[in-house]
Amino acid sequence: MPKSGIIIEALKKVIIEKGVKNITSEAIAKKAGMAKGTLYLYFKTKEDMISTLVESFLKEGEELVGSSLRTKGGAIAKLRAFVEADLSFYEKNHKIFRTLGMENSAMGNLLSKAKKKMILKRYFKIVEAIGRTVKEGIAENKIEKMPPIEGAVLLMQIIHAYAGMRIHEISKCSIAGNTDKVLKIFLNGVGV
Amino acid sequence: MPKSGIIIEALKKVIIEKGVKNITSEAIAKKAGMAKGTLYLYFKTKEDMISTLVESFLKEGEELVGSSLRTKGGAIAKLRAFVEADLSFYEKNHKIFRTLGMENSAMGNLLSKAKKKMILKRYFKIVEAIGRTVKEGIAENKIEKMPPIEGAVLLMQIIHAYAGMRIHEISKCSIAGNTDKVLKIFLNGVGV
Amino acid sequence: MPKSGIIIEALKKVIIEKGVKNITSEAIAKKAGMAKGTLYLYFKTKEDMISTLVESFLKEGEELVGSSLRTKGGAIAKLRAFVEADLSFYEKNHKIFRTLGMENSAMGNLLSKAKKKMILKRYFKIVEAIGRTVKEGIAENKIEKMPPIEGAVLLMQIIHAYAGMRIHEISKCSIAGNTDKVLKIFLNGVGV
Amino acid sequence: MPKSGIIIEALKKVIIEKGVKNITSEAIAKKAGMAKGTLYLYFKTKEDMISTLVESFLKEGEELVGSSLRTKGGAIAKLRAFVEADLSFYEKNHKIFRTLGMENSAMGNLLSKAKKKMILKRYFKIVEAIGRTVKEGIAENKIEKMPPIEGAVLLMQIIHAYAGMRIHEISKCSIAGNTDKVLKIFLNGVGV
DNA sequence: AATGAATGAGATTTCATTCAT
DNA sequence: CATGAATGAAATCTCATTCAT
Repeated sequence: MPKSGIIIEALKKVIIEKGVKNITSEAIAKKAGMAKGTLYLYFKTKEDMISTLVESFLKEGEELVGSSLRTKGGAIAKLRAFVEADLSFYEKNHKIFRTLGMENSAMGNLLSKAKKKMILKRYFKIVEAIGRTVKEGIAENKIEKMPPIEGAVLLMQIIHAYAGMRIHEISKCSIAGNTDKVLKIFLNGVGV
Repeated sequence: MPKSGIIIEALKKVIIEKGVKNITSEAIAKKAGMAKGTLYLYFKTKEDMISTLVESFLKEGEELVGSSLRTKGGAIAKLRAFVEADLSFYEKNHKIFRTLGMENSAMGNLLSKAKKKMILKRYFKIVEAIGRTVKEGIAENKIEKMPPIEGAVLLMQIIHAYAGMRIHEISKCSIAGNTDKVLKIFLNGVGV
Repeated sequence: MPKSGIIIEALKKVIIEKGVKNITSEAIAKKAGMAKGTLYLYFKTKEDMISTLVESFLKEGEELVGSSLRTKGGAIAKLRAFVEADLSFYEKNHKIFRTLGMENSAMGNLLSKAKKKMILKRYFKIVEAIGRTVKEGIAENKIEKMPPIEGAVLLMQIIHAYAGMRIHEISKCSIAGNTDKVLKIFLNGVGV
Repeated sequence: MPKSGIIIEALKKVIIEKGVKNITSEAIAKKAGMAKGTLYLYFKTKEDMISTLVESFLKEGEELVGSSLRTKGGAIAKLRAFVEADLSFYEKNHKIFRTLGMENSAMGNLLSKAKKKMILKRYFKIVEAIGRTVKEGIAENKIEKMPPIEGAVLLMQIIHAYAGMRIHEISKCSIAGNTDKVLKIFLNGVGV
């Protein structure tokens, strides 16, 4: 792993173990097993490290969405693939999300207003991509007529609900098993 | 308004205008129109101020849930009252939630780990209260058989979806009008 | 008791109970049962209060020395009277001296350099008065030839030794009973 | 000299030149020729610096007592060695003791109550060591029957008397020349 | 006279960042 | 490349003193 990767991993561990309030360059360096000064060979500022971490999540999200939506089949199949991938994503990162909260805004709080805005914009691109698939679903008459963005946000929040339960250990069952449940709820709700 | 209230209002304004990263006692004092030292007549530490703010939101949430669930009628009527009240709550505080994020954990990030834990516990009490009403709904055969907490978390996330869209100005329509939409989605989903 | 006296008594109690490091106007006012502002009707500054306390001790010392040395009889009788009075003085104030240390310099540390110098000068006057009686003792051939100041300082330190033991509870016997012992040691030492 | 040593020396100079009331981290840093922040690389708090200074004096005292009492010969020879060493100790540090006062309690006043208590305990160990030699002197029939601690405290105060006179410049003669005088007074007093 | 809330200067302490080695 | 001691700006917090009531 390159040094910069080691540093970002160390940053994650610091967030998980010490909480957001205690991110110091000292702690990161210690966890990364290198000197404080070394951090600054790979990153311009501490915000730069955090920003890189946030962007790595964003990138993973973007890829995850991109490949999910390239799934063969109709809109529902694509959305199903996205749900599965996203749940896995949260599963993989549950430790850090338990500390940070699941919304990207929680991470944005670590950054300057300008950076936060840029991240929100990028995050919104992801939502829009899901939205386009929702639109397909509407065209396919699988999803009722609604603003596609609305459907996208809704689906993502239902995912968050199930990811969050796992993350906060309300639910014990593996996340994988929830894919169909999430999709069913998205489409049919919980009413009898 | 008591001085402590003025300080908390100033803290809110600082969060909204300067972002979480720029909360300083200097900024709070300036916004509150008093000297830095005065803050410490009313709060022991800066964390104490933030903690008071978070707890005021929690308290409002608790009351909102409490009174909603005392609504006459069946479980669905109660949940409807809760959805309406919760959407209004976010509407009222949309400025600060835009900065802070909607999840309570986002606010906890401003505090020490110990304080955050306490807040999470209190937040979970709220979820449990909703859960009990979901349970009633299941008994009334209005909601399908499921772990009640799961239903509660799900409903809250659907609310977040719509509150968040308003807050981040994705949707322009008033939050009030979304109550029935949220409930309908909770019960019937968005499938055709 | 006049307000100023109440304040000085409160100051003593604060020193005894909280130690020198924790003398705050808040603590003094609380202990005196009055508002902080009231302190400043009777004293110009906090240093003024401390200075008054130190000077009250000095005054008591001066009076004690003055009246002792007016005792009828020879130099030894006068010094005996002084030893007795001084031991009683420490007995009476043992609580505060336990905190402050016995030397006047310990109290001087609470004050500005200028004030401290003035106090030292005044303290030295007391030493000189004892010194004059020592000189008489030398003239009476009761004390060996030596610089009188030296004898005075020596006697005072022997008194401190016995006062200190009582104060720090090394010795349990009353201070009164030590008068003759102090004088005997001053004159004859502890050798066999 | 290590940085921590430089800081302690700077602290001493500040005490000597500015007095106890004016010990600030700013002054210490300036005198030490380093930035304020650097102090905190070597000491956790300002109290920690002061505590280290006090303890360095205690350590010197302990060593001085230890090596004195290992002198060959009877109890009197040992006590003589102690007197000589102790007088030299005060001679060496007379500048700071002039400001601080000679008693260890005067230094304790700069510290929290808890720390002061620990220091007093350690100081008392020194007194006890002298006390044991006094006991030997009693056994050797060189010192009259008395509680050994009493003898120890007495001797130390007689030393203080002579050290103090030098320190406060009452006496001009070197401290070294006072060893025998102190011992003689301890054993025989000043009576004719 | 008495109050005590408010002040604000100043003290302590932290920590991101730099730079000589 | 790597270090980590040093920096110093900035943050938190304290408290003697004032002053409107």
